[in-house]
Amino acid sequence: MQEKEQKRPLRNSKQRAIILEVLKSTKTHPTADWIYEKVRKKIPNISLGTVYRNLSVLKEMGKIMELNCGEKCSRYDGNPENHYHFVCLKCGRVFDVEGIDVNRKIDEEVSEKNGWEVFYHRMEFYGLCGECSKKND
Amino acid sequence: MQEKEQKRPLRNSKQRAIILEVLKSTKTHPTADWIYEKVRKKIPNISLGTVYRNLSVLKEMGKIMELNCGEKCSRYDGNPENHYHFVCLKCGRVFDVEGIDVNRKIDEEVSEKNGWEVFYHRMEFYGLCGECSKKND
DNA sequence: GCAGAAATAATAATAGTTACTAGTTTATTG
DNA sequence: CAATAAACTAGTAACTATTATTATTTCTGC
Repeated sequence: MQEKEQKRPLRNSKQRAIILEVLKSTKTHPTADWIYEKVRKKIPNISLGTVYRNLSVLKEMGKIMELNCGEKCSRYDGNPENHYHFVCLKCGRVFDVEGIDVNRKIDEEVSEKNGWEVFYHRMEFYGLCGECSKKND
Repeated sequence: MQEKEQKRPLRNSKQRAIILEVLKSTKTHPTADWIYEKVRKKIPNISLGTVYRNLSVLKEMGKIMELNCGEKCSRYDGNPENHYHFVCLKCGRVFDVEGIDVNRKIDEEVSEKNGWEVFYHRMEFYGLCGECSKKND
């Protein structure tokens, strides 16, 4: 239903594979620029535009996720399975939430009570991470 | 805890009052630009910068909420009480979710299981609104 | 009324992202 | 293998939302 049609036949792009590999290799949720810098170590003359374009393609392919947690720039997550995130209001880092399953029943509940067709939801928690919590403000 | 100190003594700004009034008067969740256009009908020579600055002040005052639902631009909500939102993937409109209470217990659960200090969370549902659902894609 | 600070309009600057362009690589098909 | 078409690319320009700056105006308490 929400699955997009495959508009273009995709080739096996070496750059795209490396971008995916870099993103999969980190547990952080990096920005496009961070990914660009990392990938540049493997493909020195890659351009930032290529990184953005391939991140967008990978997202369309359903291999990665794009996050918007209240910052001006997007962050990317190499794990396309729906899960929740935590944003530290002090250091700005984004973490995966562990130990809480995605509540799929709530989508139906929201659908029924509001007359919409709900496909999925996102949840982001905000606060202080362990490290930042220790440092007394 | 998360409450910011009042940095500057605020004056009763006419523009700010009208911006708040405009935002409170709609159930939509408008962008800064939409608000600017509306306010311009009452204060023709107001500048967009003033709108942005006052939205930011109103947010600091806790009178409004800023939303980031996966778009490149922010949307604003005249209701500062935490509540959930629904984004229509077709028309892009943002709605308040009715009939679902904010789950405050989950913040504690996330805190305990991950060792963070969680203050609040946000939840956004995605799908098709009633109108867009009727129109067969 | 006056001093000092807040608020303002207009404008410039910034940052993240996207679009464009001309050239390169790759898969495919005859 | 040669020809062709289309995906892909680096480099760069353009765009857009937002923020900062600046010179000026408006409040507000004394």
